[in-house]
Amino acid sequence: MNLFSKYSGSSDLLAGDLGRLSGSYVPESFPHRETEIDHIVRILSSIMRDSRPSNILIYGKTGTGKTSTTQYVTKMLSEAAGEKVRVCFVNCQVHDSPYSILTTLVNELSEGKDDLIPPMGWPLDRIYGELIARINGKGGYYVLVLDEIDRLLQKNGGDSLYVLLKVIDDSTSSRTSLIGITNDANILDGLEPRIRSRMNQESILFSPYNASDLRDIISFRLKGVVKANVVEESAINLCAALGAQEHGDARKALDLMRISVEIAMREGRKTITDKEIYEARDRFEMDVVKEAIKTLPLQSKIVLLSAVVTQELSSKLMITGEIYENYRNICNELGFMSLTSRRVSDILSELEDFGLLSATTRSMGRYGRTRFIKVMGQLDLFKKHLLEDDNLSMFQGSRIVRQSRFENVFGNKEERNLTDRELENKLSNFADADLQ
DNA sequence: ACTCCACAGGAAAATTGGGGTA
DNA sequence: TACCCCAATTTTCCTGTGGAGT
Repeated sequence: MNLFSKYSGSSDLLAGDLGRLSGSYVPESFPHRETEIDHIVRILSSIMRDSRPSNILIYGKTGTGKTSTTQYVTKMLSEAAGEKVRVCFVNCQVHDSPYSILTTLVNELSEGKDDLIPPMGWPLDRIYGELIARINGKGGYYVLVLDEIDRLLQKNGGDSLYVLLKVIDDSTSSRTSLIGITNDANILDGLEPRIRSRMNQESILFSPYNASDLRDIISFRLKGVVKANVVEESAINLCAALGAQEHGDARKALDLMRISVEIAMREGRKTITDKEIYEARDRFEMDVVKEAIKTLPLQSKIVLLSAVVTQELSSKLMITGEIYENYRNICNELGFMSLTSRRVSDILSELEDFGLLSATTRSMGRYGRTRFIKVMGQLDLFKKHLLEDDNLSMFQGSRIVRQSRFENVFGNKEERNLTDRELENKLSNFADADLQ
């Protein structure tokens, strides 16, 4: 028997392309999204009648199908209207400055390689002018889709969006429409009313899928991917239930199913049961952590490393100052420049956003007000991932200290005599109380 | 009531670094 | 080559703050 046969494409399980289960796949049909699709189509169809469609704002949590639905609809629009329409799709998570968005748009509209704008260097108004010129230069309608538009707004208070709305004004006979996609329902709150009203001409809410919606979606996507009776009914239900727990996240549910299938294939199993789904979930979570750590910028890695080794010394909650001290020690040992505490403070917040740390600010009266921090996950695993970075692999950790500040913190006689265990419990209670 | 710790986190200045033009 | 423009990143400087100690 050939060694590779069990890894080859012709598996006992597969009947089609696993890619159908991936998040970026745009299927040919969207169960439980018919009304939303119809709504978008109705708005955009005014192009067919030669008038400009309203701007659209699409709300919905992650994995509710906002992006792929929009891609699907705009693709259909392009096919139906042909040369008349040009759709530009920009992900604001990647391009979050006015500069970056404008260049991306201009380059989307470019014909050849020679009229591309370099990724840096041009003054903003020149790019802006170029964009207007290109839009006006060619006829037809333009639909600008801004995915993850909230990124844009939180970054610099709507400047970028304002610039884009100006593009719409300045394009002659107003043939440009905007579609904004966001998962934050309140993004428009802080904006100027005139921007708000123009962005909000039409808004569409993508409500979270419930478990039975998800079941339909998973079944639908599985069709043609796996052979009949390979996936147990209960496994689909479990997958749907897990996805529903995460605010109705179809992407996650599909990811779980895809990983389950991969696991089953690799292990040579014939069916996919609840067991495979649970395994997939465990692997998924591990991969997420690993990936998150691996892609961290160097300085963030050092800060995280500092947190990890500080916590290794004792499981007490850490405070910002301790982590910063040890961070400086690590920088010293490895010969890196160390950042200011102000910056490290922000990095700690970023790490918290990633879910790698948990932090709660609390005041200890006379002994200051600071964040109580702990590492969310297995220390040794974190450390292993961190040390895989060539820049950190030499780390020894000889100078790491755990200042016994908490002895000062609990300066009164009773608490000074607490054992480590008791102190830890006390601090944990503090933290838990604040973690909802 | 007042002090004062040990920071949080906002605002603005300064630095860095790509890319341009004279 | 020198110098300017621009955006992003960091530093500097700053004000704010909850509550134990006094």
